[in-house]
Amino acid sequence: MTNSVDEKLAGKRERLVAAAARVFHERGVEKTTLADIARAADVPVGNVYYYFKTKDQLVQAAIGAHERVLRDTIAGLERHEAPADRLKTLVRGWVDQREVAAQFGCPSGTLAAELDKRADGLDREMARVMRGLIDWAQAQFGAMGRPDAAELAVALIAAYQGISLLTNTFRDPEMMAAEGRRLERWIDSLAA
Amino acid sequence: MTNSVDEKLAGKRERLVAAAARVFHERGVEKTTLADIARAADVPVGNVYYYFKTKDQLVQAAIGAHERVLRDTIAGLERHEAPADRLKTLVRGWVDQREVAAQFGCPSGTLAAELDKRADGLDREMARVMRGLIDWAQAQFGAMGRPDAAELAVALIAAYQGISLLTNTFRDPEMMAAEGRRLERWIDSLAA
DNA sequence: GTCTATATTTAGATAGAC
DNA sequence: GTCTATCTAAATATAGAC
Repeated sequence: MTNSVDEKLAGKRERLVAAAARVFHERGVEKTTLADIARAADVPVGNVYYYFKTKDQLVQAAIGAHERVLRDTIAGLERHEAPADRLKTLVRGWVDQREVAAQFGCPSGTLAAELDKRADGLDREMARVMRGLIDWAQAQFGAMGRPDAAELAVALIAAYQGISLLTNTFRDPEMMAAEGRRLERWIDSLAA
Repeated sequence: MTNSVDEKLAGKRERLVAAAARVFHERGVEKTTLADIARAADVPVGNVYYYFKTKDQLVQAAIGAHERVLRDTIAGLERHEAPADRLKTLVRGWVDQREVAAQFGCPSGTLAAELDKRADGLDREMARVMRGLIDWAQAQFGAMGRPDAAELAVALIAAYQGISLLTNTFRDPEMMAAEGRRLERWIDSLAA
């Protein structure tokens, strides 16, 4: 759910993808020009078209970057044995990123919201990525013995998406921290 | 939190404001052209500039429309005596709008998210409007005797914003309905 | 593979007739 | 107050030299 990809190393294609994901998050897809991405990736403007024929293809590549970050995040969480610990560690990761959320919102959520307004079918791609996280959370709640795991998983991710939006709207990272503490208590109460 | 304003009656200025609020919600601020708004309001393109000198001014007017809708919503809720009833009626209103949320997201939330990416200061205006709803919810939780009213109010509005985003991402109004039921149970559990 | 120069398109904004 | 025609700026995309 975060956005840290190396932009200085690797080939131009990789730099362009990493820069696109970052700049789309910071400035929004619509307001981002290909010149912005080229500058951020330290690649000449015209050269972008050698790697990506359209802006849509760059958006698609950025979605792929989000998917990889999410997969790595989940892999890291599974080093914990107890599902409640996994979920609470996920929440703590969100809180750790609260300054970014206050500045730009959740990388995945803001992208999903923007893609919904576009004619291309990329919003379906983004929905699939978010579905992955919800399914994983559902599996954890299920392992905790909750028959309402599906509903709880949606509620958890919704809580994160919502507090990301408010944290961003009010530019107040402490909102995310307070909600994180509340969510951790909530997860504990479900385990009991 | 909804968007129903009469666009066929009243003067051109009012029609333009109502059309702007609606089209900004449906297509997003960035993707909406002044020609889109003019067409929706049944006003010639060039004539828009007689009423609003810039697109920013139309956005500002749309924020004002959201503020009025929110104020009316709150006034309606206060016909209930018990604060828990007020909050649950608010939740039911969100669920009633679930089809709109599935298509376009929460009118206020999507606007707040988009304005954050713009250079103008209009995101601060939108934050003030959303703050109004949070403060009102906080007053209700406070009247229920909750010392953690501030935190609960943020959690409630965040839950709504988050489930709006997911309902929109997955184009699934039932997600909003399920979360609404959960939130009503949650409010009841806090009153006890 | 890389880059410059430029074509094409579109949207915000304005001038001025009515 | 209303509307048409048009200007200007900016962004996507392409052609073609190197």
